[in-house]
Amino acid sequence: MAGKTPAGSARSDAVRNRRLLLDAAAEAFAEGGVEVSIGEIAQRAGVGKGTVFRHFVSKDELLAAIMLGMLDELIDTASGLTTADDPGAALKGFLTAGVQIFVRDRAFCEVIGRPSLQHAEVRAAIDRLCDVAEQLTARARDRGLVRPGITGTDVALLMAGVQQTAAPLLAAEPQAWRRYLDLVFDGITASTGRELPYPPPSHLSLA
Amino acid sequence: MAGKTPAGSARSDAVRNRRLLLDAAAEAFAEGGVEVSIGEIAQRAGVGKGTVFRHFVSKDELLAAIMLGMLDELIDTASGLTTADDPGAALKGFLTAGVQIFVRDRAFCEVIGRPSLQHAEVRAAIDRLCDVAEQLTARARDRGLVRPGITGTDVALLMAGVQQTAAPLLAAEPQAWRRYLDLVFDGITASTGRELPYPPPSHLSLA
DNA sequence: CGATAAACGGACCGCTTGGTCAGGTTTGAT
DNA sequence: ATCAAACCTGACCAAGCGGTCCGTTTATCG
Repeated sequence: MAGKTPAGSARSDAVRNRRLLLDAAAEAFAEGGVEVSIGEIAQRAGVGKGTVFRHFVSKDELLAAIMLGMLDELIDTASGLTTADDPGAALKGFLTAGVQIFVRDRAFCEVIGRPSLQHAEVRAAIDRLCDVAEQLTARARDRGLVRPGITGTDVALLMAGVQQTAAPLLAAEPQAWRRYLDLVFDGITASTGRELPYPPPSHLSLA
Repeated sequence: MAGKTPAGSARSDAVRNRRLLLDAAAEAFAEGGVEVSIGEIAQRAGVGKGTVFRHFVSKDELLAAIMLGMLDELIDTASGLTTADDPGAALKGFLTAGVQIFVRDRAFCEVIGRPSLQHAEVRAAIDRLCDVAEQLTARARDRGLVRPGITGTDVALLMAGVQQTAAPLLAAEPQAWRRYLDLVFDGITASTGRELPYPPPSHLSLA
């Protein structure tokens, strides 16, 4: 998918370097956002710059590979929660897990927030995430735990919002996102009779 | 402050170009974020690249001048609202005005979201904004219109959050931010008895 | 209408970036 | 031990960046 070499059918040093590269890139992107240079990633991995391009045809492809991994992880977590006993707690657990990813990873924020940066596979993964988010949301909605009209896409989008709210505080108050997560969750679960004035986004308009 | 020439005591073509430059830069930064090149700004303004640096000692200074202008505008709007009849509507009006700025201006989002990008004067303006936000919030809080514990800084931070929530939809649904603004506002005004689990940010930790 | 100082333009500089490539090194099957 | 194929490296390239500089244009004033 994202790399050049199909799978394990490669030389041992190649698979080792690929791992080092993915780990180093994940860390670098998380700290510095999408703008970290290939040179820095190579250095962190302890390999030459050329090696990066042997494993990933371009910087975008490397970035996509890492974003995809994180999205898939979150999707797995969410899938596991779809059968939890308490749908409300499950939904909140999902939100918490998602926000934590955003908080830890600058590149993730940037990629999700700007559709123009998104690789096709990343877009597909986001769709999958919205799907499972909708499952979680629907279960909670059916029991009256979230107000009517809230969709899975809403929930997914709000993760990024919570992160951004706390972003300016990140250095001074690394846990401040918890405050805003609760506040937003209260907004989702509020029983104000009132409808939200603007309709929910259609599931596909993310692309 | 932000420019080199103090005020109107300059040649007519200079003041005209300064205006053109500020307008072009505001537009360019709004559309493209802080990374738009000086070259493009100069081109939009119809002047040479050298002229940019005659008026602004560096790109950062130009950016700061524009951010400062927008912040001051918002602060003025907020000040006007502090004496409005309905404190709840005033607070919501403030939030709306703020979010609209964020939605329209990519550079504004980027600068506010990352303290490391902030010029000293911009930081000071943000402090002023938090102050007036606190006035608005306090008035609403005193009448029980917002839940206890919500501060002006919370409100200011949430603007960026609402914008980010709607950001992926911006192209397809330019007004989607209204949905999330209402949702967040419901979170602010919810009467859940419950305390938020994480304390409010101290006013200064923004810096 | 000169004259002069201010302002302008754009070639230019040093630096960084994503990406390439020739040539040396490792691996692993034989 | 041998050797070809796979792999790695870092010098290299073109493009784009912020910022400088100086020959030229232009506003202003006596």
